[in-house]
Amino acid sequence: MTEISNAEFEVLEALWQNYPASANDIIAKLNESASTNANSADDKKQEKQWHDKTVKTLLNRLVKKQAITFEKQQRHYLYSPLLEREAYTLKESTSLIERMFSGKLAPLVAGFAKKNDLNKDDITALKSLISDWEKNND
Amino acid sequence: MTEISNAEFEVLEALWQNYPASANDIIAKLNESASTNANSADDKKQEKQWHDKTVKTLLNRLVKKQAITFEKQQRHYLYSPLLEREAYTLKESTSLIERMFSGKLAPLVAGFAKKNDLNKDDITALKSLISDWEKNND
DNA sequence: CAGTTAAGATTACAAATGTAATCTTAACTC
DNA sequence: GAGTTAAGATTACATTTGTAATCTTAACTG
Repeated sequence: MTEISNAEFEVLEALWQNYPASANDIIAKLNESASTNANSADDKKQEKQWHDKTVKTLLNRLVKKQAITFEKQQRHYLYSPLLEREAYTLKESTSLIERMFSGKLAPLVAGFAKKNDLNKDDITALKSLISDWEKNND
Repeated sequence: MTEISNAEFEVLEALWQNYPASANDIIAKLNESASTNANSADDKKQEKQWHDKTVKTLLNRLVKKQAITFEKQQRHYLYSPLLEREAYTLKESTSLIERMFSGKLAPLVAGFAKKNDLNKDDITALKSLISDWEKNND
């Protein structure tokens, strides 16, 4: 139930993408994105390097917070999430919308519309969501 | 530029709602919501009581972080935000969407659609935003 | 089996955060 | 003008967080 910190979330994210996973799997996944867009001139998003000790600490904290679990496999552990990604992101989204937009979704979207220029794809996706909703709620 | 913490945000929120404001104004505003829905049987959201020392500390930190400023008025200060609410909420929204939805808005909305049952008002508001967008981008 | 590894456990430590209490001092009260 | 207030400044202190280094010990190696 405790809060999950930003750094913990990134580790959890790596785990969600592929589990069960050993600590090394997770560390590798966290550090791999760098290779994807490696030595390209525009290394604008200088990928951070995760130190294995750091990741281990975060895994430990996530276990304590009951966000993940593990099963012993000879010398090492295989970790798995206990928390569902969807549930977690919904909770966080709801919390942000609650705190800054009185619980209403539209103002958030409006802010995006106003500055962050939504693109055609976003609009298409939103329309599709709306028509689905109307199909089920009318 | 530094990050604004949750508690700091609540203080800033009170200030956005009415400024310039003295520390006491702000403290009063923070504590007033309780009175609104006071002695009603369903005090589900037990409003927290803000201690004046706490608020003063947070005001100080906000000044240091350059999120607010003040002008001396005889014995006390009159605070005002330096940060615009809209800019701040957009930044936070963008950051959350970036971190948990690969920067795409639709998945956030989809999460809401799926569990948090959007209501008719939300849908109406979204449709209106979409048609505005289409008016300007086509 | 003794020595070396390497996984996870434990400990470390500065910065940020929530939450105040104490200190200073200018301003109001008599 | 001397004493008391009260506003803001400074200090406090436990937790959480980011970021590791060190410790233990079970497992591999020769």
